[in-house]
Amino acid sequence: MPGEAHPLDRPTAGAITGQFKRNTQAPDYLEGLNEEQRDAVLTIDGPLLVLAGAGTGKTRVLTTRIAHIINTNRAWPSQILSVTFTNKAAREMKERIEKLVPRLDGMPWMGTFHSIGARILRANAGLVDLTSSFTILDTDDQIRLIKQLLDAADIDEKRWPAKLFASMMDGWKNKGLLPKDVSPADSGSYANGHGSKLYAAYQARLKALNAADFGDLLLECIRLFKEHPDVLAEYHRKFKYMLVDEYQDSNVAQYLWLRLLAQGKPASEANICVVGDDDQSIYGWRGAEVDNILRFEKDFPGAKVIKLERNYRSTSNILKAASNIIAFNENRLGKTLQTDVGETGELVSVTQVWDSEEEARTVGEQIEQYQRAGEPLNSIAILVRASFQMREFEERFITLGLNYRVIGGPRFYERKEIRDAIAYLRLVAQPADDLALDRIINVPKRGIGDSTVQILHSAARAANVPLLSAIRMLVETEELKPKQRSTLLNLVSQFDDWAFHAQTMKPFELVERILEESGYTDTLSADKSVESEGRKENLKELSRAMGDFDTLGGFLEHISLVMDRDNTDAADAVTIMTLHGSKGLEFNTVFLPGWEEGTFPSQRSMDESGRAGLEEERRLAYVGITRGRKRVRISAAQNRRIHGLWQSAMPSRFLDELPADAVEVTDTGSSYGGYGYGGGASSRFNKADPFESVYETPGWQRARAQQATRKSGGGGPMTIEGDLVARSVDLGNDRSAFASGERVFHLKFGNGTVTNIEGNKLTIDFEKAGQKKVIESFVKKA
DNA sequence: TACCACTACAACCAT
DNA sequence: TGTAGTGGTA
Repeated sequence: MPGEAHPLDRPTAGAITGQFKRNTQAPDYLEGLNEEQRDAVLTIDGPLLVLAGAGTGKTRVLTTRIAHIINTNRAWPSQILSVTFTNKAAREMKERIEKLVPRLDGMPWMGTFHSIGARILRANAGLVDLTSSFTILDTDDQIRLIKQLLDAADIDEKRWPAKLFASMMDGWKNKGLLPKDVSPADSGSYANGHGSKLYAAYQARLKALNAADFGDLLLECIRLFKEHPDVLAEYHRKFKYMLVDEYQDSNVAQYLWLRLLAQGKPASEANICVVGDDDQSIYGWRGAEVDNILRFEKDFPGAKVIKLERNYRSTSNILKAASNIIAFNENRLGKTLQTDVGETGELVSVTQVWDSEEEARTVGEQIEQYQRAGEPLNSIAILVRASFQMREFEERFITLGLNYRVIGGPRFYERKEIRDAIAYLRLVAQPADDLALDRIINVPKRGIGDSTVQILHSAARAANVPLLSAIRMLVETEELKPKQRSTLLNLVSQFDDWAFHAQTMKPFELVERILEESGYTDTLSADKSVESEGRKENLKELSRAMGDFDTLGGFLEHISLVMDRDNTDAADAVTIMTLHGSKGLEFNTVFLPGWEEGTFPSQRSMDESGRAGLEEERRLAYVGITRGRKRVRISAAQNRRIHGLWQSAMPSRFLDELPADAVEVTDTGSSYGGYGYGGGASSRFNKADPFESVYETPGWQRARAQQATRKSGGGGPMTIEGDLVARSVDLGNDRSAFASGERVFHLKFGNGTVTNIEGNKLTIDFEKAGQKKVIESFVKKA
């Protein structure tokens, strides 16, 4: 990662060579740990809470602790469960442990809550109505599925956006709520009270698709544990030690999941170690509960609490600035960072500029200065609050010819061509994956339009079978026009072919074959647009990435869980990223632009979450400042273009919260006056309630919500079940609901008489359309 | 069925 | 300002 250095790499933190000498009294890996760190490593038994401030070496503590457990023979690696917040963090920890433990006998269970949840679910899939090859749906699939449900339930998607429901449901799942647990009030806030019904219908569809979404990876695990105590007990026996990183960002579902796993022993003896920093909790909007960390001592009575407060990263001026700001928050456990770098360093600079263009220009000039002074661009980062702020910097850097890299943005796997390719693979692995088929049935274009897809869908629903099976049935009949019929027939046999080859081919060979045979590559080649070349490149990159996998299933699991964009660009470049994305990283020089009211703190955050939202924004400021090792440069623009409109802005209240003696204020000369920060007469916010002044401004979000409520009045009862839960039609055996000679009615062909019955296919003499073969579920008794 | 023009709308983004 | 989604037309 850019500019990042592991605490392990830093000489001041003590050198660890990675060699473990046997027979030494105090093992090598304990050397160079400070007193608290060492305490945290050696306190192995019983519950432990480690409050680790920014830059205090918490990852080192975690890895050393795991190494220590293994080296002292307290547990096999496989008996250790270590939960991280991102897959990247898991990977880094693995690498470090491999260095610390020379002859590692297996690996601990390391991964995110979700990846571990998936692993447990696959092992016990049968108990939660899935098979072990279930698909993991991403947000895009979810929206697609919800849209289908809304359509079936006759809910106007314009009034009740699918996205809104997706995020509500996400919220419920984050809270550990099953459809039956959703309160009427919560349920009522969507589609006139049909929220929980839709949720239930959605879950039913997931089972039918043999799929789980991200929330389910935890929620279904919890259900599994609750409904099958014997299974839970197995895991109790298995996991002797549990470690959790970034505990401040865990949500309720994750908390419940952990608690169940920790229940093998009385709470006061649980071998669970959680590490976190309440001041760095910045994912409240995603359901994280700071409460989890605040109440750990209650949950696990007698828990030992260790605070890591010695910071090995930043100069004292930077720490002073960060500490001063975070002290304005009320809801915190309270830690004070002490620098161990031993340098006062440069003052934190605050620059006010006329507008965002000038801001980009100024930052660009400063970076060029640092560059001339020999500073590598890799050690410089620009941390913005929202991604729309990035573009101006990019444009400026292009003009200057300054190398930069943007972290975030559309991730690799989210690109259209990658998702298309994956949809093909998913369908090969899992023929019941209707969402995948939906995606690629007409990609590349093969003349299967909406109307045809509609027919296929209703056939599938009526027969209660997956889409692909419905197609198999329909191509046998005359329900479809000859052109579509032959196209689909061809498609189905292609899939049979691919499924056959999937058993022997390497995944990367398979994907290349599919792209070739489906015509995807040809279509891209025919496309003369600028992007198509890049798309081809991406697909090549995909097959390259697949080279690491031996089985299709293994690859699909990886792709659905691992969404890091590994920008392993070796090139020297400035990093541009969001504050959220910067957590856990560090840079010599950090630029923090856009410190204006409304942008940072963000208006939306305050509108939605009030004072708690403001405190979270403040923690974000704290995270941003503490990323800097040597230099932090904050700026505020007086004018900013938001969605194409120029708006004037007030300097952020956070500027008033910086300590005067650690900060220098500079002015580019093009702005009007100063903003008089630092307890001066014009200090606007920290006199009265720091919150009130801005809170009353209604955000667009609230206005829209009100509008929606007003519009939604009335509206009769909805019939959700009727359409969602398909009628079960007897397909397997030859007992048909119809008899030869019976009069029937078909929506498209009209009235007719049954002349022959073959399984679920009927041959009918239609009065107007003549003799046709159709599927039973398409006709009614006349 | 496919393409183009027009409109609406806009966080943080891991799993 | 930029993109994504919708509706009308060839």
